[in-house]
Amino acid sequence: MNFDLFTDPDAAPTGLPPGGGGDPLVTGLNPEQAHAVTTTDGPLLVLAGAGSGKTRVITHRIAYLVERLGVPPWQILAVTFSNKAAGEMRHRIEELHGEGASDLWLGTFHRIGVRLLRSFGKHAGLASSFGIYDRDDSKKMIKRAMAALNISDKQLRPRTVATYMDQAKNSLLLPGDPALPQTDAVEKRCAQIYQRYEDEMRRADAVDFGDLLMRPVQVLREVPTLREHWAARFRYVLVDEFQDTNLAQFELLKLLTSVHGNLCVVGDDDQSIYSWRGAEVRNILDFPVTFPGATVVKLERNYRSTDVILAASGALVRQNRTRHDKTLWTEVTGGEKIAVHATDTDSDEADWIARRIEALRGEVPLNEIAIFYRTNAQSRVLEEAMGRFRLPYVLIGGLRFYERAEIKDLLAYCRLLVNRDDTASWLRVVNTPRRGIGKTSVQRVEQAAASWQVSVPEAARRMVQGEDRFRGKDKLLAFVELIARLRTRVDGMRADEAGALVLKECGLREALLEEGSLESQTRLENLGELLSAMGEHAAGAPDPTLVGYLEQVALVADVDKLDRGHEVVSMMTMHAAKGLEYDVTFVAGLEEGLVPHGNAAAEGNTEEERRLLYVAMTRARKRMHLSYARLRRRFGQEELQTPSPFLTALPDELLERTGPVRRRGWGGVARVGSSSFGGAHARGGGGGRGGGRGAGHGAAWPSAPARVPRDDGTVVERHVTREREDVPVIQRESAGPFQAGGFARHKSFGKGEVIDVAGHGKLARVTVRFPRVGVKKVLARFLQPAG
DNA sequence: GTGTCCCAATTTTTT
DNA sequence: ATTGGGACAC
Repeated sequence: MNFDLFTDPDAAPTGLPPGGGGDPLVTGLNPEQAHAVTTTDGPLLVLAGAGSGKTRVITHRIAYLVERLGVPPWQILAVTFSNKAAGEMRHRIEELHGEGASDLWLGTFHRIGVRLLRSFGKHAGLASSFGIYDRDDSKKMIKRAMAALNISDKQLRPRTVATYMDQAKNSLLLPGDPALPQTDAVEKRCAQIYQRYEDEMRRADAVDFGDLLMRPVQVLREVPTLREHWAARFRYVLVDEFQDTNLAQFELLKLLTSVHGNLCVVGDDDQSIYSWRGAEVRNILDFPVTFPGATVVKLERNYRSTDVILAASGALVRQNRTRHDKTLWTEVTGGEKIAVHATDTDSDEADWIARRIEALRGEVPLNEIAIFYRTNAQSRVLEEAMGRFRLPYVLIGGLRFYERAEIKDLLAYCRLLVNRDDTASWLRVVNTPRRGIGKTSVQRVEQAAASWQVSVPEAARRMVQGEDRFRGKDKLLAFVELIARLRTRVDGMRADEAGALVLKECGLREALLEEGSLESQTRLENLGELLSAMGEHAAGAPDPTLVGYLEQVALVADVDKLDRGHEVVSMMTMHAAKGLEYDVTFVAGLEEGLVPHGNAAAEGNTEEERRLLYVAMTRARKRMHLSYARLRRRFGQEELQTPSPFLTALPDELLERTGPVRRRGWGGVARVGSSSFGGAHARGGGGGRGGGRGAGHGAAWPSAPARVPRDDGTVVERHVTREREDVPVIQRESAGPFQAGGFARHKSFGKGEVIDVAGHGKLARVTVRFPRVGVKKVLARFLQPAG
């Protein structure tokens, strides 16, 4: 592999005339990029292919506005897709501009929405302390609304309602709007629940993600003075990833540019992958129609990838019917072929990936390697393989830190302190930890809230103040007073101090300490981590209080935390990969039903799935690996898979196909330790094919792997790869230090008998019977082998 | 009011 | 395969 062949994507492109007469902000850009940077006034559409330097264009444009045209930064609004992208952009602007860009409004649509609502939310019926509800909170409120309307969550799934409301809000439809879809019984009921939900949210002084876009639009439409004020303020508006904006976002942009009309949007219709979130590709396709006289600039030169990667991904996306025709080109030639590897099982696939990464070690820094997949559930096997090979990795998405129960508990206390009407948080913590306020008491409070038409916390306050006597009043009173007391003490405190105080006073820590189990110990550690995260935030944020921190938590996605500074492999979904680039990438699970995903295909979204794979493929600079397995575990069941039909679009001469090979003379259908393949092979597609590799086009399965026992008891696997070396298969459970029937020692539980072992290595879960505490499942890393 | 057991959903993607 | 929520018993 010769990596020196390729140009640094951030270096100035070579062989092009300088675009702007010696201006350092423009020289080094190609003519199209320079045109996009210097065309500052009026509507501008930049159609920027993958890797064509669009971030460069946006950052240079902002610097150009500030330095050459003397535009004060506070008159510029730049919208990005993720907070991470915003952070990177701010950093790059600072590099260009030399000084802080703190006055610049730069952030995601949702963050801009929060900022606007903090300023004029009262026009939408919100106090400035309003809370932001995530999916979980929102779902809880939906359930409550459904319960109030006597709709069982069995006849209508809350998730369906959530999707309905999401779409409504993305399309700027308020409850009661005649344009709301109400064609069938389900939709009618959803519309009804929507109304009720909004009432409840208003009482709780809370907004959901959809509200962060819809409410500002609503206010700006209804209050002309505000609209004029804000539109006059923003003289220049820039938007990245415009192909993934929805109606509400576009409307917000139109309102904010209604005075100056200087709207610059950058995007690529081939990378539109969020239609399920309401994204309208039409926004970008019709831009010249919506804004007659708009300047259109096309960036088709790719600075990121090799010719091979570009040709393969281009061949794929060209199969889509609805797209602007464009062809990316590069001066880079001689790129390596794309590795396409087939395996028998998903864990074999994961092993292959880990082994490849192991082989690349030293040659490529680990933080220049990424693994992409379609669904978060796929990360599990990959993680296990990375663990077996002791490869450090960072997982983006999946099980999030902030979704752990104890974290949500403490945050719920904090949110309740900031927003005294926060119904969802109140319900979460009222009996956490147990303080004797059970179902009946809570129901009584909820009923009171409904009849008084106030938030649940407010109802509780009134009830304990009133003269009425009822069972459990003392306990409820104690809780109400606890919250009131904490609220006054926390006022004005730094987020971490406040968090520590709450943890100490609310009883969570006591309860966990008392429990004394391994699990409670881990939970306490997690809470400690939360406090230090709060401290970090308080140290660097403009608003170091709880309000600022809670806003951060609500709006920051997992990908935002990706830190490329450390030498670790990145693992994420293809969606999360948008906007990132790596020297070497792996795309795993290229199987029908996964890529394209079965649900998406059923909804007729095959083209978007193709774009998604296109996005994943165009992340690679130098070398790409595609892989698929014949057998994959889903819901704990092994299922037969067929290679992704998308693979057939890739020209064979750009690929190098490998797969496990049958070893001659190894008992017919060679396999070790797996009996699951019996009839699978024939049905898999490559049935009659003999040994050798799965050559040919598209969906061909290679034969079973050759796994050969060696004298030392390990097993080697023989692959037809270029290395041609025997690689040890990693130890199975039985070879680990813990075996059923053996003994293990735990720090606090003492010595116990091992009953069962599941998983491998440090991730293994060992079931142990301890003499005093009984049977526990414990992670292997907490155990020592014991005689 | 609390604890335990069983079953259902989960795994399409996320600000 | 795992998890959370609801039904039921105490």
